[in-house]
Amino acid sequence: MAEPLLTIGVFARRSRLSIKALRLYKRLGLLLPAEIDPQTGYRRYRESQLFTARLIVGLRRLDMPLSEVVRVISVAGEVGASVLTSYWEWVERRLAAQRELAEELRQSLLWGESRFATFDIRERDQPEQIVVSETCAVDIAALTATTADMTEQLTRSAAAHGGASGERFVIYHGEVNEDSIGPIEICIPVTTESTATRREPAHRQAYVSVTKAQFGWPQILSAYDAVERWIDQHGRRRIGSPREMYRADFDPASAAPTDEACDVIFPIA
Amino acid sequence: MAEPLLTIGVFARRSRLSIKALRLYKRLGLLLPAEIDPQTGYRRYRESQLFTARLIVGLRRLDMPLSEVVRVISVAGEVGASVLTSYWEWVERRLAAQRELAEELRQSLLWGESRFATFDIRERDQPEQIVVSETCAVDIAALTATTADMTEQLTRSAAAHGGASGERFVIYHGEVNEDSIGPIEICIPVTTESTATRREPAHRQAYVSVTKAQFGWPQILSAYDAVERWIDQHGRRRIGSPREMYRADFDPASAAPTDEACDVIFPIA
DNA sequence: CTTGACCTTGCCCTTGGGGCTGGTTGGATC
DNA sequence: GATCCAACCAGCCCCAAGGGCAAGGTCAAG
Repeated sequence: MAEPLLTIGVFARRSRLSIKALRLYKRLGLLLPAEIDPQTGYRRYRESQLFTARLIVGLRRLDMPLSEVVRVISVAGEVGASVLTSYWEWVERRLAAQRELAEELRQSLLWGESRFATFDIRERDQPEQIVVSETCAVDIAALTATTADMTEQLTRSAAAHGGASGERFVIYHGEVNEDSIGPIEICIPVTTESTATRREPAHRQAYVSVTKAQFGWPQILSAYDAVERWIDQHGRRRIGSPREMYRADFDPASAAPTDEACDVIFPIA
Repeated sequence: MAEPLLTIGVFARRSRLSIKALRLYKRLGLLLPAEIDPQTGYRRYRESQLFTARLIVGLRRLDMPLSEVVRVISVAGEVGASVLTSYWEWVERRLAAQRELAEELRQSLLWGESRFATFDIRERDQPEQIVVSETCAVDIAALTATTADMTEQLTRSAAAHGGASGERFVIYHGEVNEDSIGPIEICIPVTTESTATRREPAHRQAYVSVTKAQFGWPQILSAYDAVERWIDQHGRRRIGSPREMYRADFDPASAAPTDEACDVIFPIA
Protein backbone atom coordinates (compact mmCIF):
# COMPACT_ATOMS: atom_id res chain seq x y z
CA MET A 1 0.00 0.00 0.00
CA ALA A 2 1.17 3.47 -0.90
CA GLU A 3 2.55 5.71 1.76
CA PRO A 4 0.16 8.57 2.42
CA LEU A 5 1.39 11.94 1.17
CA LEU A 6 1.41 14.93 3.47
CA THR A 7 0.59 18.49 2.54
CA ILE A 8 3.26 21.06 3.19
CA GLY A 9 1.42 22.38 6.25
CA VAL A 10 1.15 19.00 7.90
CA PHE A 11 4.69 18.13 6.96
CA ALA A 12 5.91 21.43 8.37
CA ARG A 13 4.14 20.90 11.68
CA ARG A 14 5.36 17.35 12.03
CA SER A 15 8.92 18.10 11.04
CA ARG A 16 9.07 21.42 12.90
CA LEU A 17 10.39 23.05 9.78
CA SER A 18 8.63 26.22 8.65
CA ILE A 19 6.77 26.24 5.36
CA LYS A 20 9.15 28.94 4.24
CA ALA A 21 12.10 26.72 5.00
CA LEU A 22 10.56 23.80 3.12
CA ARG A 23 10.09 25.94 0.04
CA LEU A 24 13.67 27.14 0.33
CA TYR A 25 14.99 23.60 0.68
CA LYS A 26 13.09 22.60 -2.42
CA ARG A 27 14.67 25.46 -4.37
CA LEU A 28 18.09 24.39 -3.14
CA GLY A 29 17.43 20.75 -3.89
CA LEU A 30 17.99 19.91 -0.24
CA LEU A 31 14.61 18.30 0.42
CA LEU A 32 12.45 17.77 -2.65
CA PRO A 33 8.73 17.09 -2.26
CA ALA A 34 7.74 13.57 -3.32
CA GLU A 35 5.43 15.10 -5.88
CA ILE A 36 4.19 18.47 -7.07
CA ASP A 37 0.75 18.83 -8.57
CA PRO A 38 1.42 20.20 -12.06
CA GLN A 39 -1.86 22.15 -12.01
CA THR A 40 -1.82 23.79 -8.63
CA GLY A 41 1.83 23.61 -7.69
CA TYR A 42 0.88 22.02 -4.37
CA ARG A 43 3.75 20.13 -2.80
CA ARG A 44 3.28 16.67 -1.27
CA TYR A 45 5.79 15.00 1.00
CA ARG A 46 6.20 11.37 1.94
CA GLU A 47 5.98 10.54 5.59
CA SER A 48 9.37 8.83 5.35
CA GLN A 49 10.88 12.21 4.44
CA LEU A 50 10.20 13.32 8.00
CA PHE A 51 13.38 11.59 9.04
CA THR A 52 15.46 13.71 6.70
CA ALA A 53 13.51 16.81 7.65
CA ARG A 54 14.16 16.24 11.35
CA LEU A 55 17.78 15.64 10.62
CA ILE A 56 17.93 19.00 8.91
CA VAL A 57 16.22 20.62 11.86
CA GLY A 58 18.88 19.20 14.13
CA LEU A 59 21.80 20.12 11.93
CA ARG A 60 20.51 23.66 11.58
CA ARG A 61 20.27 23.89 15.35
CA LEU A 62 24.00 23.24 15.32
CA ASP A 63 24.26 26.26 12.99
CA MET A 64 25.57 24.04 10.26
CA PRO A 65 25.33 25.90 6.94
CA LEU A 66 22.91 24.43 4.44
CA SER A 67 25.74 23.72 2.01
CA GLU A 68 27.18 21.34 4.59
CA VAL A 69 23.78 19.98 5.56
CA VAL A 70 23.41 18.91 1.94
CA ARG A 71 26.59 16.91 2.25
CA VAL A 72 25.41 15.18 5.40
CA ILE A 73 21.98 14.16 4.20
CA SER A 74 22.99 13.22 0.69
CA VAL A 75 25.42 10.62 1.98
CA ALA A 76 23.69 9.63 5.22
CA GLY A 77 25.11 6.82 7.27
CA GLU A 78 28.72 6.66 8.29
CA VAL A 79 29.95 9.14 5.74
CA GLY A 80 27.35 11.67 6.82
CA ALA A 81 28.25 11.04 10.43
CA SER A 82 31.89 11.75 9.68
CA VAL A 83 30.99 15.03 7.98
CA LEU A 84 29.04 15.94 11.08
CA THR A 85 31.91 14.92 13.32
CA SER A 86 34.46 17.01 11.49
CA TYR A 87 32.07 19.97 11.45
CA TRP A 88 31.59 19.64 15.16
CA GLU A 89 35.32 19.41 15.78
CA TRP A 90 35.71 22.62 13.85
CA VAL A 91 33.08 24.25 16.05
CA GLU A 92 34.86 23.12 19.19
CA ARG A 93 38.23 24.37 17.99
CA ARG A 94 36.75 27.71 17.10
CA LEU A 95 35.05 27.97 20.44
CA ALA A 96 38.20 27.14 22.33
CA ALA A 97 39.97 30.03 20.60
CA GLN A 98 37.04 32.33 21.27
CA ARG A 99 36.98 31.35 24.90
CA GLU A 100 40.58 32.46 25.34
CA LEU A 101 39.89 35.66 23.50
CA ALA A 102 36.86 36.37 25.67
CA GLU A 103 39.02 36.15 28.76
CA GLU A 104 41.61 38.46 27.21
CA LEU A 105 38.94 40.97 26.32
CA ARG A 106 37.49 40.84 29.79
CA GLN A 107 40.87 41.74 31.24
CA SER A 108 41.25 44.42 28.65
CA LEU A 109 37.90 45.92 29.61
CA LEU A 110 38.73 45.90 33.29
CA TRP A 111 42.17 47.37 32.98
CA GLY A 112 41.41 49.75 30.16
CA GLU A 113 44.18 50.95 27.93
CA SER A 114 46.80 50.53 30.57
CA ARG A 115 47.83 47.31 28.91
CA PHE A 116 49.20 49.35 26.07
CA ALA A 117 51.58 51.15 28.32
CA THR A 118 53.21 47.99 29.53
CA PHE A 119 55.02 47.37 26.28
CA ASP A 120 58.70 48.09 26.59
CA ILE A 121 59.87 49.05 23.10
CA ARG A 122 63.60 49.17 22.36
CA GLU A 123 65.84 49.53 19.37
CA ARG A 124 68.96 47.72 18.29
CA ASP A 125 71.22 47.08 15.30
CA GLN A 126 70.74 43.88 13.43
CA PRO A 127 73.86 42.83 11.49
CA GLU A 128 73.57 41.27 8.06
CA GLN A 129 72.38 37.69 8.14
CA ILE A 130 72.60 34.79 5.72
CA VAL A 131 69.34 32.92 5.78
CA VAL A 132 67.56 30.00 4.20
CA SER A 133 63.98 31.02 3.66
CA GLU A 134 60.73 30.02 2.09
CA THR A 135 57.78 32.21 1.21
CA CYS A 136 54.12 31.25 1.10
CA ALA A 137 50.64 32.64 1.60
CA VAL A 138 48.35 31.04 4.14
CA ASP A 139 45.26 32.02 6.06
CA ILE A 140 45.27 32.40 9.77
CA ALA A 141 43.70 29.00 10.43
CA ALA A 142 46.52 27.19 8.64
CA LEU A 143 49.20 29.51 9.95
CA THR A 144 50.37 27.42 12.86
CA ALA A 145 50.44 24.14 10.96
CA THR A 146 52.12 25.62 7.90
CA THR A 147 54.84 27.39 9.81
CA ALA A 148 55.56 24.24 11.76
CA ASP A 149 55.82 22.28 8.52
CA MET A 150 58.01 24.79 6.80
CA THR A 151 60.20 25.27 9.83
CA GLU A 152 60.92 21.57 9.86
CA GLN A 153 61.83 21.60 6.17
CA LEU A 154 64.01 24.63 6.61
CA THR A 155 65.74 23.20 9.63
CA ARG A 156 66.86 20.29 7.49
CA SER A 157 67.93 22.71 4.79
CA ALA A 158 69.81 24.78 7.36
CA ALA A 159 71.69 21.71 8.52
CA ALA A 160 73.14 21.51 5.01
CA HIS A 161 74.37 25.10 5.32
CA GLY A 162 76.34 24.86 8.51
CA GLY A 163 73.33 24.63 10.82
CA ALA A 164 71.18 27.38 12.25
CA SER A 165 73.24 30.29 13.52
CA GLY A 166 70.45 32.23 15.16
CA GLU A 167 66.81 32.22 15.97
CA ARG A 168 64.26 31.75 13.24
CA PHE A 169 62.03 34.64 12.28
CA VAL A 170 59.06 35.22 10.02
CA ILE A 171 58.71 38.25 7.78
CA TYR A 172 55.13 39.33 7.13
CA HIS A 173 55.37 40.83 3.68
CA GLY A 174 51.64 41.27 3.28
CA GLU A 175 48.74 42.43 5.29
CA VAL A 176 47.90 40.20 8.21
CA ASN A 177 44.24 40.17 8.92
CA GLU A 178 41.57 37.86 10.17
CA ASP A 179 40.97 35.63 7.24
CA SER A 180 43.95 36.04 4.99
CA ILE A 181 47.61 36.54 5.39
CA GLY A 182 49.71 38.13 2.73
CA PRO A 183 52.88 36.32 1.75
CA ILE A 184 54.96 35.34 4.74
CA GLU A 185 58.59 34.34 4.65
CA ILE A 186 60.09 31.99 7.16
CA CYS A 187 63.83 32.54 7.66
CA ILE A 188 66.48 30.58 9.49
CA PRO A 189 69.90 32.20 9.81
CA VAL A 190 72.79 29.97 8.72
CA THR A 191 76.55 30.31 8.61
CA THR A 192 77.36 29.16 5.07
CA GLU A 193 76.23 31.00 1.97
CA SER A 194 75.04 29.18 -1.14
CA THR A 195 72.54 29.53 -3.98
CA ALA A 196 69.84 28.37 -1.58
CA THR A 197 70.50 31.23 0.81
CA ARG A 198 69.94 34.94 0.62
CA ARG A 199 71.36 37.88 2.51
CA GLU A 200 69.10 39.76 4.83
CA PRO A 201 70.76 43.19 4.96
CA ALA A 202 71.88 44.86 8.14
CA HIS A 203 69.42 47.33 9.56
CA ARG A 204 68.34 49.03 12.72
CA GLN A 205 65.16 47.69 14.29
CA ALA A 206 62.56 48.65 16.84
CA TYR A 207 61.21 45.68 18.73
CA VAL A 208 59.25 44.52 21.70
CA SER A 209 59.16 41.19 23.46
CA VAL A 210 55.73 39.69 23.84
CA THR A 211 54.68 37.09 26.32
CA LYS A 212 52.72 33.94 25.65
CA ALA A 213 49.56 35.68 26.87
CA GLN A 214 50.04 38.49 24.37
CA PHE A 215 51.02 36.17 21.59
CA GLY A 216 47.59 34.96 20.44
CA TRP A 217 45.34 36.47 17.89
CA PRO A 218 44.31 39.28 17.96
CA GLN A 219 46.09 40.20 21.18
CA ILE A 220 49.42 40.40 19.42
CA LEU A 221 48.13 43.28 17.33
CA SER A 222 48.52 45.49 20.35
CA ALA A 223 52.22 44.77 20.29
CA TYR A 224 52.46 45.66 16.61
CA ASP A 225 50.59 48.82 17.29
CA ALA A 226 52.71 49.77 20.25
CA VAL A 227 55.86 49.50 18.17
CA GLU A 228 54.36 51.45 15.29
CA ARG A 229 53.33 54.13 17.74
CA TRP A 230 56.77 54.23 19.25
CA ILE A 231 58.27 54.64 15.77
CA ASP A 232 55.98 57.57 15.02
CA GLN A 233 56.53 59.25 18.32
CA HIS A 234 60.29 58.89 18.25
CA GLY A 235 60.69 60.26 14.73
CA ARG A 236 61.87 57.00 13.22
CA ARG A 237 60.67 55.70 9.87
CA ARG A 238 59.69 52.20 8.89
CA ILE A 239 61.77 50.73 6.09
CA GLY A 240 60.52 47.18 5.68
CA SER A 241 58.00 44.54 6.55
CA PRO A 242 57.47 43.63 10.18
CA ARG A 243 58.75 40.33 11.49
CA GLU A 244 58.45 38.06 14.46
CA MET A 245 61.46 36.30 15.94
CA TYR A 246 60.69 33.28 18.05
CA ARG A 247 62.50 32.25 21.18
CA ALA A 248 64.15 28.93 20.56
CA ASP A 249 63.36 27.88 24.10
CA PHE A 250 59.67 28.73 23.88
CA ASP A 251 57.27 25.83 24.09
CA PRO A 252 53.62 26.89 23.85
CA ALA A 253 52.50 23.80 25.71
CA SER A 254 54.55 24.26 28.84
CA ALA A 255 55.24 28.00 28.91
CA ALA A 256 53.66 30.19 31.58
CA PRO A 257 51.50 33.07 30.34
CA THR A 258 54.22 35.56 31.27
CA ASP A 259 57.07 33.73 29.53
CA GLU A 260 58.43 35.57 26.53
CA ALA A 261 57.35 33.96 23.27
CA CYS A 262 58.79 36.16 20.56
CA ASP A 263 59.94 39.62 19.52
CA VAL A 264 57.80 41.79 17.29
CA ILE A 265 60.19 43.72 15.09
CA PHE A 266 60.02 46.61 12.63
CA PRO A 267 63.07 47.59 10.61
CA ILE A 268 63.62 51.34 10.88
CA ALA A 269 65.82 53.89 9.17
CA MET B 1 49.63 69.13 21.90
CA ALA B 2 46.77 67.80 19.86
CA GLU B 3 46.59 64.12 19.12
CA PRO B 4 47.26 63.49 15.44
CA LEU B 5 44.18 62.46 13.48
CA LEU B 6 44.25 59.36 11.30
CA THR B 7 42.60 58.94 7.94
CA ILE B 8 40.14 56.11 7.60
CA GLY B 9 42.65 54.03 5.66
CA VAL B 10 45.36 54.29 8.26
CA PHE B 11 42.89 53.77 11.04
CA ALA B 12 41.52 50.70 9.29
CA ARG B 13 44.95 49.16 8.88
CA ARG B 14 45.95 49.82 12.44
CA SER B 15 42.70 48.64 13.94
CA ARG B 16 42.30 45.71 11.54
CA LEU B 17 38.79 46.84 10.85
CA SER B 18 37.80 47.18 7.21
CA ILE B 19 36.96 50.59 5.81
CA LYS B 20 33.54 49.24 5.06
CA ALA B 21 33.08 48.22 8.66
CA LEU B 22 34.20 51.64 9.89
CA ARG B 23 31.65 53.34 7.68
CA LEU B 24 28.98 50.97 8.95
CA TYR B 25 29.92 51.59 12.57
CA LYS B 26 29.65 55.31 11.99
CA ARG B 27 26.17 54.89 10.54
CA LEU B 28 25.20 52.83 13.57
CA GLY B 29 26.79 55.29 15.97
CA LEU B 30 29.05 52.54 17.25
CA LEU B 31 32.36 54.25 16.50
CA LEU B 32 32.10 57.86 15.39
CA PRO B 33 35.04 59.56 13.68
CA ALA B 34 36.57 62.32 15.77
CA GLU B 35 35.77 64.74 12.98
CA ILE B 36 34.30 64.78 9.50
CA ASP B 37 35.41 67.38 6.98
CA PRO B 38 32.18 69.21 6.10
CA GLN B 39 33.44 69.85 2.55
CA THR B 40 34.76 66.48 1.52
CA GLY B 41 33.12 64.14 4.01
CA TYR B 42 36.54 62.70 4.85
CA ARG B 43 36.52 60.96 8.22
CA ARG B 44 39.33 61.45 10.73
CA TYR B 45 39.88 59.25 13.74
CA ARG B 46 41.83 59.87 16.92
CA GLU B 47 44.61 57.48 17.71
CA SER B 48 43.04 56.83 21.09
CA GLN B 49 40.01 55.41 19.30
CA LEU B 50 42.15 52.48 18.27
CA PHE B 51 41.52 50.96 21.66
CA THR B 52 37.77 50.92 21.09
CA ALA B 53 38.24 49.74 17.53
CA ARG B 54 40.33 46.79 18.63
CA LEU B 55 37.82 45.98 21.28
CA ILE B 56 35.17 45.82 18.61
CA VAL B 57 37.37 43.58 16.49
CA GLY B 58 37.68 41.20 19.41
CA LEU B 59 34.03 41.22 20.32
CA ARG B 60 33.04 40.59 16.72
CA ARG B 61 35.41 37.65 16.69
CA LEU B 62 33.28 36.26 19.49
CA ASP B 63 30.31 36.67 17.11
CA MET B 64 28.78 39.18 19.45
CA PRO B 65 26.04 41.08 17.60
CA LEU B 66 26.74 44.76 17.08
CA SER B 67 23.74 45.69 19.20
CA GLU B 68 25.46 44.05 22.13
CA VAL B 69 28.88 45.40 21.18
CA VAL B 70 27.36 48.87 21.53
CA ARG B 71 26.40 48.07 25.08
CA VAL B 72 29.89 46.84 25.94
CA ILE B 73 31.83 49.75 24.55
CA SER B 74 29.42 52.47 25.63
CA VAL B 75 29.81 51.48 29.27
CA ALA B 76 33.38 50.15 29.20
CA GLY B 77 35.02 49.09 32.44
CA GLU B 78 33.39 46.75 34.87
CA VAL B 79 29.89 47.12 33.49
CA GLY B 80 31.10 46.37 29.98
CA ALA B 81 33.02 43.40 31.31
CA SER B 82 29.89 42.05 32.93
CA VAL B 83 27.95 42.38 29.69
CA LEU B 84 30.71 40.45 28.00
CA THR B 85 30.69 37.83 30.73
CA SER B 86 26.99 37.23 30.51
CA TYR B 87 27.16 37.07 26.73
CA TRP B 88 29.89 34.51 26.97
CA GLU B 89 27.98 32.45 29.49
CA TRP B 90 25.10 32.42 27.06
CA VAL B 91 27.43 31.18 24.32
CA GLU B 92 28.73 28.40 26.54
CA ARG B 93 25.25 27.32 27.56
CA ARG B 94 24.14 27.24 23.96
CA LEU B 95 27.19 25.27 22.96
CA ALA B 96 26.67 22.73 25.71
CA ALA B 97 23.18 22.06 24.40
CA GLN B 98 24.44 21.85 20.84
CA ARG B 99 27.16 19.45 21.86
CA GLU B 100 24.61 17.01 23.23
CA LEU B 101 22.49 17.40 20.16
CA ALA B 102 25.45 16.75 17.90
CA GLU B 103 26.06 13.45 19.63
CA GLU B 104 22.39 12.52 19.30
CA LEU B 105 22.44 13.34 15.62
CA ARG B 106 25.57 11.32 15.09
CA GLN B 107 23.87 8.28 16.58
CA SER B 108 20.83 8.99 14.52
CA LEU B 109 22.90 9.10 11.34
CA LEU B 110 24.64 5.87 12.16
CA TRP B 111 21.55 3.93 13.12
CA GLY B 112 19.21 5.44 10.59
CA GLU B 113 15.49 5.46 11.22
CA SER B 114 15.57 2.41 13.36
CA ARG B 115 15.29 4.64 16.40
CA PHE B 116 11.75 5.43 15.36
CA ALA B 117 10.69 1.83 15.58
CA THR B 118 11.68 1.50 19.20
CA PHE B 119 8.76 3.51 20.52
CA ASP B 120 6.18 1.39 22.23
CA ILE B 121 2.89 3.26 21.94
CA ARG B 122 -0.06 2.18 24.08
CA GLU B 123 -3.48 3.49 24.98
CA ARG B 124 -5.35 3.77 28.25
CA ASP B 125 -8.33 5.46 29.91
CA GLN B 126 -7.65 8.51 31.99
CA PRO B 127 -10.39 9.15 34.60
CA GLU B 128 -11.50 12.66 35.38
CA GLN B 129 -9.03 14.61 37.47
CA ILE B 130 -9.27 17.64 39.71
CA VAL B 131 -6.21 19.79 39.15
CA VAL B 132 -4.64 23.05 40.23
CA SER B 133 -3.09 24.59 37.17
CA GLU B 134 -1.41 27.67 35.81
CA THR B 135 -1.02 28.74 32.21
CA CYS B 136 1.75 30.81 30.68
CA ALA B 137 3.71 31.32 27.47
CA VAL B 138 7.46 30.94 27.49
CA ASP B 139 10.18 30.33 24.98
CA ILE B 140 12.21 27.20 24.97
CA ALA B 141 15.19 28.78 26.72
CA ALA B 142 13.12 29.74 29.75
CA LEU B 143 11.05 26.58 29.66
CA THR B 144 13.00 24.61 32.22
CA ALA B 145 13.35 27.45 34.69
CA THR B 146 9.74 28.57 34.35
CA THR B 147 8.27 25.13 34.78
CA ALA B 148 10.43 24.55 37.83
CA ASP B 149 9.22 27.86 39.29
CA MET B 150 5.60 27.25 38.56
CA THR B 151 5.75 23.69 39.76
CA GLU B 152 7.01 24.89 43.10
CA GLN B 153 4.20 27.42 43.39
CA LEU B 154 1.61 24.88 42.40
CA THR B 155 2.95 22.31 44.80
CA ARG B 156 2.30 24.75 47.62
CA SER B 157 -1.10 25.46 46.20
CA ALA B 158 -1.78 21.73 45.92
CA ALA B 159 -0.90 21.27 49.55
CA ALA B 160 -3.84 23.54 50.38
CA HIS B 161 -6.15 21.29 48.39
CA GLY B 162 -5.43 17.99 49.98
CA GLY B 163 -1.98 17.51 48.47
CA ALA B 164 -1.00 16.12 45.10
CA SER B 165 -2.96 13.02 44.21
CA GLY B 166 -1.08 12.08 41.08
CA GLU B 167 1.82 13.02 38.89
CA ARG B 168 2.09 16.49 37.47
CA PHE B 169 1.65 17.01 33.76
CA VAL B 170 1.98 19.85 31.30
CA ILE B 171 -0.53 20.52 28.54
CA TYR B 172 0.94 22.14 25.45
CA HIS B 173 -1.96 24.19 24.16
CA GLY B 174 0.08 25.91 21.48
CA GLU B 175 2.63 25.08 18.91
CA VAL B 176 5.95 24.04 20.36
CA ASN B 177 8.81 25.10 18.16
CA GLU B 178 12.35 26.21 18.42
CA ASP B 179 12.02 29.77 19.60
CA SER B 180 8.52 30.09 20.92
CA ILE B 181 6.11 27.96 22.84
CA GLY B 182 2.42 28.52 22.68
CA PRO B 183 0.62 28.67 26.02
CA ILE B 184 1.49 25.80 28.27
CA GLU B 185 -0.50 24.72 31.30
CA ILE B 186 1.10 23.06 34.26
CA CYS B 187 -1.29 20.82 36.18
CA ILE B 188 -1.07 19.02 39.49
CA PRO B 189 -3.88 16.64 40.36
CA VAL B 190 -5.39 17.18 43.83
CA THR B 191 -8.08 15.54 45.88
CA THR B 192 -10.16 18.51 47.00
CA GLU B 193 -12.12 20.72 44.63
CA SER B 194 -12.35 24.49 45.09
CA THR B 195 -12.53 27.70 43.09
CA ALA B 196 -8.80 27.40 42.46
CA THR B 197 -9.14 24.00 40.81
CA ARG B 198 -10.63 22.84 37.56
CA ARG B 199 -11.78 19.49 36.27
CA GLU B 200 -9.79 17.80 33.58
CA PRO B 201 -12.42 15.56 31.93
CA ALA B 202 -12.01 11.82 31.54
CA HIS B 203 -10.68 10.72 28.18
CA ARG B 204 -8.88 7.94 26.43
CA GLN B 205 -5.24 8.60 25.64
CA ALA B 206 -2.46 7.28 23.45
CA TYR B 207 0.94 7.59 25.08
CA VAL B 208 4.53 6.54 25.00
CA SER B 209 7.19 6.55 27.70
CA VAL B 210 10.35 8.38 26.76
CA THR B 211 13.73 7.90 28.33
CA LYS B 212 16.07 10.58 29.53
CA ALA B 213 18.07 10.25 26.30
CA GLN B 214 14.96 10.89 24.21
CA PHE B 215 13.73 13.67 26.44
CA GLY B 216 15.85 16.55 25.16
CA TRP B 217 15.10 18.96 22.40
CA PRO B 218 14.54 18.15 19.56
CA GLN B 219 14.87 14.44 20.21
CA ILE B 220 11.55 14.34 21.98
CA LEU B 221 9.84 15.36 18.78
CA SER B 222 10.35 11.83 17.51
CA ALA B 223 8.21 10.60 20.37
CA TYR B 224 5.44 13.07 19.54
CA ASP B 225 5.64 12.01 15.98
CA ALA B 226 5.56 8.32 16.77
CA VAL B 227 2.37 8.77 18.78
CA GLU B 228 0.74 10.87 16.08
CA ARG B 229 1.62 8.26 13.54
CA TRP B 230 0.22 5.54 15.71
CA ILE B 231 -3.02 7.50 16.05
CA ASP B 232 -3.32 7.86 12.28
CA GLN B 233 -2.50 4.27 11.57
CA HIS B 234 -4.85 2.85 14.16
CA GLY B 235 -7.83 4.92 13.07
CA ARG B 236 -7.97 7.00 16.23
CA ARG B 237 -8.61 10.73 16.27
CA ARG B 238 -6.94 13.43 18.35
CA ILE B 239 -9.31 15.39 20.57
CA GLY B 240 -7.08 17.73 22.53
CA SER B 241 -3.68 19.20 23.11
CA PRO B 242 -0.76 16.90 23.76
CA ARG B 243 0.71 16.69 27.22
CA GLU B 244 3.73 15.38 29.04
CA MET B 245 3.43 13.63 32.38
CA TYR B 246 6.61 13.53 34.42
CA ARG B 247 7.74 10.66 36.59
CA ALA B 248 7.84 11.84 40.15
CA ASP B 249 10.95 9.77 40.75
CA PHE B 250 12.86 11.18 37.78
CA ASP B 251 15.92 13.26 38.58
CA PRO B 252 17.68 14.61 35.46
CA ALA B 253 20.95 14.86 37.33
CA SER B 254 21.25 11.29 38.47
CA ALA B 255 19.08 9.38 35.98
CA ALA B 256 20.69 7.01 33.50
CA PRO B 257 20.05 7.71 29.81
CA THR B 258 17.67 4.78 29.60
CA ASP B 259 15.60 5.70 32.67
CA GLU B 260 12.07 6.76 31.85
CA ALA B 261 11.60 10.50 32.20
CA CYS B 262 8.00 11.13 31.18
CA ASP B 263 5.04 10.02 29.10
CA VAL B 264 4.10 11.84 25.92
CA ILE B 265 0.34 11.76 25.75
CA PHE B 266 -2.35 12.61 23.19
CA PRO B 267 -6.01 12.49 24.16
CA ILE B 268 -7.95 10.50 21.57
CA ALA B 269 -11.61 9.85 20.80
C1' DC C 1 -22.51 28.41 -2.73
C1' DT C 2 -19.96 30.37 0.60
C1' DT C 3 -16.55 30.52 3.99
C1' DG C 4 -12.36 29.91 5.89
C1' DA C 5 -8.29 27.34 5.98
C1' DC C 6 -4.60 26.26 3.14
C1' DC C 7 -1.60 26.77 -0.69
C1' DT C 8 1.03 29.36 -4.46
C1' DT C 9 4.49 32.94 -6.13
C1' DG C 10 6.74 37.28 -5.48
C1' DC C 11 8.65 41.14 -3.20
C1' DC C 12 11.03 43.46 0.51
C1' DC C 13 13.39 42.99 5.29
C1' DT C 14 16.99 41.29 8.43
C1' DT C 15 22.95 41.15 10.02
C1' DG C 16 27.44 42.42 9.03
C1' DG C 17 29.50 43.53 5.98
C1' DG C 18 32.12 42.49 0.63
C1' DG C 19 32.43 44.05 -4.12
C1' DC C 20 31.98 47.26 -7.52
C1' DT C 21 31.12 51.78 -9.79
C1' DG C 22 31.44 56.60 -10.58
C1' DG C 23 32.72 60.71 -8.87
C1' DT C 24 35.86 63.78 -5.54
C1' DT C 25 40.32 64.90 -3.14
C1' DG C 26 45.09 64.92 -1.42
C1' DG C 27 49.70 64.81 -1.94
C1' DA C 28 53.58 64.08 -4.83
C1' DT C 29 55.80 64.71 -8.94
C1' DC C 30 56.73 66.85 -13.64
C1' DG D 1 50.29 74.92 -13.15
C1' DA D 2 49.28 70.22 -14.86
C1' DT D 3 49.08 65.55 -14.12
C1' DC D 4 48.75 61.25 -11.83
C1' DC D 5 47.69 57.89 -8.67
C1' DA D 6 46.25 56.54 -4.27
C1' DA D 7 42.84 57.40 -1.17
C1' DC D 8 38.28 58.65 -0.14
C1' DC D 9 33.14 59.39 -0.71
C1' DA D 10 28.24 57.64 -1.48
C1' DG D 11 25.34 54.41 -3.54
C1' DC D 12 24.05 50.17 -5.52
C1' DC D 13 23.62 45.06 -5.52
C1' DC D 14 25.12 40.56 -3.25
C1' DC D 15 25.56 36.53 0.51
C1' DA D 16 22.94 33.15 4.17
C1' DA D 17 18.61 31.49 5.90
C1' DG D 18 14.86 32.47 6.05
C1' DG D 19 10.46 35.94 8.15
C1' DG D 20 6.55 38.89 6.90
C1' DC D 21 3.19 40.27 4.00
C1' DA D 22 0.35 40.80 -0.31
C1' DA D 23 -2.38 39.13 -4.07
C1' DG D 24 -4.36 35.47 -5.77
C1' DG D 25 -5.63 30.15 -6.53
C1' DT D 26 -7.55 25.65 -4.14
C1' DC D 27 -9.91 22.51 -1.08
C1' DA D 28 -13.29 20.74 2.03
C1' DA D 29 -17.00 21.40 5.23
C1' DG D 30 -21.35 23.32 6.14
